[in-house]
Amino acid sequence: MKLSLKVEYACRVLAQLGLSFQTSELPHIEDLARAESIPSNYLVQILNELRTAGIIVSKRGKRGGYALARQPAEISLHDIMKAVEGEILAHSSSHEGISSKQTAEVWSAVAKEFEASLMARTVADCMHSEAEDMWYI
Amino acid sequence: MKLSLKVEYACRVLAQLGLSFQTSELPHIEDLARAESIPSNYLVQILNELRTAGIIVSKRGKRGGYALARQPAEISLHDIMKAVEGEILAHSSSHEGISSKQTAEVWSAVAKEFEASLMARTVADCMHSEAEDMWYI
DNA sequence: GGATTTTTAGGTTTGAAACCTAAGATACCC
DNA sequence: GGGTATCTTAGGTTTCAAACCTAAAAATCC
Repeated sequence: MKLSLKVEYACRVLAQLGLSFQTSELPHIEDLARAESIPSNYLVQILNELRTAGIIVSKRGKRGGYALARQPAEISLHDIMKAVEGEILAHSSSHEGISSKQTAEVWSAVAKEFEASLMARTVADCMHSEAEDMWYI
Repeated sequence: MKLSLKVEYACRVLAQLGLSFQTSELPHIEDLARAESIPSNYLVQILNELRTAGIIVSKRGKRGGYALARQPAEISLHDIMKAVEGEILAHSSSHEGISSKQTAEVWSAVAKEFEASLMARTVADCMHSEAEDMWYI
């Protein structure tokens, strides 16, 4: 199973927005795309979905840009996945086959634990802490 | 994120094999495909991968068929996913972008917890226990 | 009003999942 | 040992979504 690039991009761009949280200048798409090496044309879509989900806010026109709608520590990976993927860990809900019902229950339990894992991590965890780059001193 | 049909099929066919574990008659592909409503031509591939991974054993010729290589409770979902998907929860390992390293660490931690969840469930959990069908009495 | 930015609505490309086909290999039974 | 039932292997097809692109429209600021 693969984590989609889209989700990873979303986490990274939110981490980047976290770095300029509550500053006066709003970063715009090209800034974010460059900082996180994300194709800007694709980033547009992702930012749009994050905005629709209420995770970020945007401002158009000159001096426009993007910003987190709330504190980095208040945005979980669960929020992010739900916003850009829609579902966390879906499995087929067909009732055909003798073992399908029982198997579905097992996977539901796994999915629940997975969601708990995601709720426990936030954008703040994805942010690059400057202290970590001090190794060269 | 979606759990692939392939993995779900694998779990179900293994649960089905669990039901005839240590019986003299080996079920063959068509039996399994019918019991679990899995396209038999696709099931062939899945069974092949499970055999290569050492999860099941097979016997050719007349009276041939498939059987679990070990007890149902000794086969975890982790074993199954590794056999048919190769990876459990992979994420891109590119180092481009300011937040990519930190983000990758967070997702690695999530992946570890996910794998623990999978190791905690087995084919036995996916098996249809007959007691559950007694509701109509 | 004009420059700058987001917003929206499409399109393209690429690759993998899901499923199919058919010939070949092997083991069993008579 | 011949025939048949079964697994084995190596392809092919189809369908769909992820990942990315394009360009015009709307909003904002100066």
